[in-house]
Amino acid sequence: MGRGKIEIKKIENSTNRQVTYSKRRNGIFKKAKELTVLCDAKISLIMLSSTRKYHEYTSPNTTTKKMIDQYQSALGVDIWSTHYERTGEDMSGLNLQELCHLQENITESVAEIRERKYHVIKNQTDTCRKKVRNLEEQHGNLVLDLEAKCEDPKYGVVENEGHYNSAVAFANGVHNLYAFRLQPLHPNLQNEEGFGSRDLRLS
Amino acid sequence: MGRGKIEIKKIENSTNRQVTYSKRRNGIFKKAKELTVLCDAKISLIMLSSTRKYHEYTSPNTTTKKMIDQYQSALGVDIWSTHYERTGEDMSGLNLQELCHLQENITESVAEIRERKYHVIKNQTDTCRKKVRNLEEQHGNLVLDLEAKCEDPKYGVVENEGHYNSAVAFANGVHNLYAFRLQPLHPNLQNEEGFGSRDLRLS
DNA sequence: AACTATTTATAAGA
DNA sequence: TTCTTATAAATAGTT
Repeated sequence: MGRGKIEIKKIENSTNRQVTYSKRRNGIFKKAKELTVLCDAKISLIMLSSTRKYHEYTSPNTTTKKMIDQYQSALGVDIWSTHYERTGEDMSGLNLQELCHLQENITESVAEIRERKYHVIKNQTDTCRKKVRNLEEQHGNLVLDLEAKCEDPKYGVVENEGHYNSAVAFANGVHNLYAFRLQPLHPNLQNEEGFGSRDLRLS
Repeated sequence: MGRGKIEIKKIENSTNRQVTYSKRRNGIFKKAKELTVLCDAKISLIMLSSTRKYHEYTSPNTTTKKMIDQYQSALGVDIWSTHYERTGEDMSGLNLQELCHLQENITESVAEIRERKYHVIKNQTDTCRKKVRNLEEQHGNLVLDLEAKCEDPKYGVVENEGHYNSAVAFANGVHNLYAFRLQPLHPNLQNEEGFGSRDLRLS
């Protein structure tokens, strides 16, 4: 399907190969998505190009893991073994050598899982640290803003009244400052009049 | 690509759906095989039909397990987690979910600030209430004193005036109270003397 | 990245 | 089902 018919064999020209890979990969992904919708199918598709780029598609409402688990239990196949061996209900038939191999495999698997787990945890920890640092910075800025508002002379902070006034300024300032993004729980605070109603609400 | 164009939505007729699934499944497998050869790619493809039939294709010289392991280590992705989260070092690479979490964190911080703010205001309000109560008591005593004076023959004042006076005092007090709330710009408040100003300051 | 002449896939009919 | 065939879709080679 193109200007000319091509033979199905490896494209030797590297550029052409990459271009064709990109086009056909998109084609397959599109077809996989269509089949998912048209026929209510589940698809797991992982692709690795000759340039070591990975691309993946998994149907909605499932994961590659789920599909593999279901596939295995449905077919009695263990895709994790080098060759697809039927895993027996009858462990009793395993000889010593097979048991040793099985134990080896399981031990290796556990080690791999542990390593992957630590890798993921380390990355997540680093990310969290950065988030916290960022948040602290933002929080600091918020506090500075608030203090600036509190100290603003137009709020008339004076000696004994200082506490009350600054509290009001604090309230109004913060409210106004962040209303646009926080959708506050007290939307009409600034419009209400009178000491009584505010007093009630705050109690 | 057929006698007519079809909409990409679930085929309700079960027979048609199965026929289409079969045809298109073969089409995708064919394309996967072609891509494997043409572009020297590796593909792992697992399909599950709505009738619970499994079909699989894996490129030669690899297995689904190998591909998944390589995919995970290459992308730092753990497909065994419920969602595939990229665990990044770089905040600029934050995905939607991470951004949502970040937003949540920030929102929480601001909520904490707001809560602290209301706490402060509540304390101030309580203090003010006590002052008001105290003032009202003093005021009441003054009124009583005044009325006592008024009733004293040597001042020669008539009954009802006592009510009038206290009503005026009350009105002024309350009025000032509200005025303060609405126009907090009284730079020299603390220097003012007299009942009204005291009332203001304490409120 | 587009374009388009062709090939290929496939929807509907037999 | 499977085969056929008109038509839609994919894409190879070109710009």
